[in-house]
Amino acid sequence: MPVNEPESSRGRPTVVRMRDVAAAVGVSVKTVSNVVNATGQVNEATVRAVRVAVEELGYRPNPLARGLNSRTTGTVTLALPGLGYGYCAPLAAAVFDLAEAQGISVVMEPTGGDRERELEVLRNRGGLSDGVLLMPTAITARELTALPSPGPAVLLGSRRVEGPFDGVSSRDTAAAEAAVRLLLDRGASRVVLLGGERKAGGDSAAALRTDGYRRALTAAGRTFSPSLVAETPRSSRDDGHAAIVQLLGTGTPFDAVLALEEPLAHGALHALRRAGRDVPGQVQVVAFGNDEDAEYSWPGLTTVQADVRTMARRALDLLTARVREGTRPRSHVEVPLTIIERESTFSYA
Amino acid sequence: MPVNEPESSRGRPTVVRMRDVAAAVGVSVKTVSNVVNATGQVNEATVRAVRVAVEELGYRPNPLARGLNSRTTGTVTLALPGLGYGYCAPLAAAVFDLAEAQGISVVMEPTGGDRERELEVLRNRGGLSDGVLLMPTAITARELTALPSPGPAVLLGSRRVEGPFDGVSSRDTAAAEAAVRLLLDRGASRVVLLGGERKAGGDSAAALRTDGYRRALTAAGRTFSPSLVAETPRSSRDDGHAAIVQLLGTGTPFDAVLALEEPLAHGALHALRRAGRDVPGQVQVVAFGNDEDAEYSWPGLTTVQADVRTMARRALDLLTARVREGTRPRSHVEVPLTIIERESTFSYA
DNA sequence: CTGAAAGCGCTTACAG
DNA sequence: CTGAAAGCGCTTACAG
Repeated sequence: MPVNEPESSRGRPTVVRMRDVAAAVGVSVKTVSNVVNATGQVNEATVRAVRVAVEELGYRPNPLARGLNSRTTGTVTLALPGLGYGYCAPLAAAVFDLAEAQGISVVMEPTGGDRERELEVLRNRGGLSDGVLLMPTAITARELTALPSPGPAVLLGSRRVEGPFDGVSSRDTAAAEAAVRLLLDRGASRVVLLGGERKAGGDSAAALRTDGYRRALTAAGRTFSPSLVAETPRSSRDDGHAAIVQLLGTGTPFDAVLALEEPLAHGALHALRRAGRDVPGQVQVVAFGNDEDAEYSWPGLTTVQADVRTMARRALDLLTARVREGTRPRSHVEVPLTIIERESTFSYA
Repeated sequence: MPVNEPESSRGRPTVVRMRDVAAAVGVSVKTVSNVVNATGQVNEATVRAVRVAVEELGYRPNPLARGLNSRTTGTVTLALPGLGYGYCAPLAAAVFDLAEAQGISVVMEPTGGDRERELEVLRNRGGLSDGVLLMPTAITARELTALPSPGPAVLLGSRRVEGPFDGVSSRDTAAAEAAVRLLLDRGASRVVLLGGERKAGGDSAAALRTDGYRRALTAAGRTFSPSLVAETPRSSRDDGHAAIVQLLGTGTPFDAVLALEEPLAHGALHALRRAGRDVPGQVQVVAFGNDEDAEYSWPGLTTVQADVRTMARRALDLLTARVREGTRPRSHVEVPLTIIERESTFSYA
C-alpha cells in the first residue's frame, strides 16, 4: 500500500496520534512529545527523524489532550458586552493583535452586558482558556468577592471595580472633566450632557463621565442644571438625534454638547444641521469615541479617545503575570484618555 | 470541618471532579455523567441527589476531558479577515447571536486575510471546535482541494469558491450591476468605480463587484472607461478621499461614484463637499456597506447591503448539518444584497 | 538523552 | 436503572 494513499478513503477521518509518530520513528511517545514541545533534551538526529515523520504522517497535536494534562491552553478569553459598545471594537482588535504576537489565541465571548454571563465567564471557562479579560458592566464588586474559585482574570474598561481581580481602567471621569473644561474655556456656558445620568452615583461609564461633567462645572463655579442632562434609552444615533430634537423643541438654550458615546454625537450633529444650527458657531460638540467616523463627519468631531492599545497591552501583561504567579498582589492600572480637537469645537485663535 | 470552608485556602485552586460528586452521593461516576449530560435513564431521586451535590460542591464539568472522549466541543470557529473588513463586524455579531441561541459557543479567529492562516484554520483547529466558518480571501480553490483531512467547514463571504466545502455567498456581482443600473437610470453617464480593479478576473470582492460594474455598462450599451476606475491601496476613508481629490485634480469628468467599500464613500463625500460639488446634484454616490453610518452621513448614503443575518443563519445551518452527517453532498447558498436608497442618489420624482 | 508507568477528567461500550 | 473497565491523546513525574 502506497504511503500517499489518501487518508479520506475510510469512513472516519484518520487521526494521527503521537504514538503513531513514535512507532514510525521507533522511539517512545515521550520523545516525540519532547520534540514537538521543545521540552527536555533530544538528540539532534532524533529530532530530525521525528520532524520528518510528523510531516509525512500529517501529525497535529491534540490541544484537548494537551490541555487536560498541562492545564494550560495558550488561549485567553476576551469577554466584552459586544462589538457595538463604546470602544469595544477597537479594543478587541488591539487585544487580538497583541496576543497573536505573543502566540496566544484569543477567544472572544460577547456577554451582552448580562450579569449572569459576566459571572459565568469569570467562574470558569472550564479550563478552555488560561485566563479571562472581562469588561464588567452589570457585575458588582460584592458579587466578584463572593465568587467561588475564579480563575485568573483582568477586568478592563471604564469602570474601576474593587474586589479580588487585577484591572485596567480608562480615566473617564477625569477625561469628561477635561472635555467640559475645554468647552467652557472656548466660551460655552450651557453644556448639554447627552447620554448622561441625572442622579449621581453608580459606576457605569455614563455615571463616571457624568461625575466628571459635574466636577468641571463645580470647579468653574457654575451650577449643575438637570434640564441640560439628556438621558437616552440607548446610545444609538437615533437616540442622540431624538434627544437634541426634543431639546430644540422645548426651547432649552444651550451652546455646547458633550456626547457620552460617539453615535449620540453623530445623531446630534444631524439634528443640529437640520435645525440650521451652526457647529461650532452656535453649538460646540465633543464626544467620547474612537471611531474613524469622527474625522470624516461634517464638521470633524472633537473626541475624547481611549488609548485602547495601551489598555490591551497592560491587561494582557497583567493576565500573563497572574497566570504565571497565582498569588501575586492585586494591581490596577489607569490609562488616561486623550482629547483630539477637530472642527466641532472652537480653536484658540 | 465546616462545609462552607472557603476553597481558596489551599495553594492551588481546588478542582472538583466528577468522581468527587460520585463519592459524595454514593453512586458511580457514570451515573453522575448521566445526570449532568441528561444521557441514559436515571432514577429521579438519584438525579436530585446528584444535582444537590453538584451545587454544593460547585462541580463544573471539564470541557477538555469531555471533548477528548466525545470528539465534540459545542464550539464553532469563526475565521474572518478582521472586524474592519467589509461586512465582517455585523456578520460576526449575527453569528454570535444565532449560535448562542442554539447553545453553540463561537470562537472568533482573525486571519488577517493571510493565506497560511486561512489554511491553518481549515486544516484543523485540532478538535478545539467542531467546525469552522471561514471567510476566504487569499485562499484558492486549488489549495482547498489539496487540503489534507480538513474538518467540517463552511466558506462564507463575497467569493464563491469551488472545492470540497459548503458555502454561503453574497451575490456581489449582481448587486454591483444593479447599483450601476440604478445610477444610469437616474441620469448618470460617467460612473467612477471607487476601489475597483482595472484588470478583469480574480474573485476578490472588489473583482466580483467590478464585474458587475462592467456588465451594467455593457448592458446599457456604454463603454468601459479605465480612467473612471479608481484603484485604491486599501479601503479606508483616506483612500477614498485621496482618490476623489486626484480625480478632481486631473479634471476627469464624472457624475456618479460607486464605492466598493463604505469607508471609501465617506472619504469621497468629504472630498466632494470640500470641492463644492453637490451630492446628488452634481455627483450621485452609492456604496457597498452595512454601517449605520450611511444613514447619518451628510447626505444620507445610498448603500448596497448584504443580509448578514441570513448569511449567518444559512452558514450555521450548513455547518451543523455537515457536523452531523460528514458525507452529505456539498451545497452552496447564494444570498442577495439589497439596495437602500437614501439622499446621495436622485429619487424618481 | 530516552523510556515505561501513571494519570489528567471525562465518555464509550459493555455488563448486569 | 446502575456500575466497573477501558481508553480518549497527551504530559508529568520518575527512572535509567
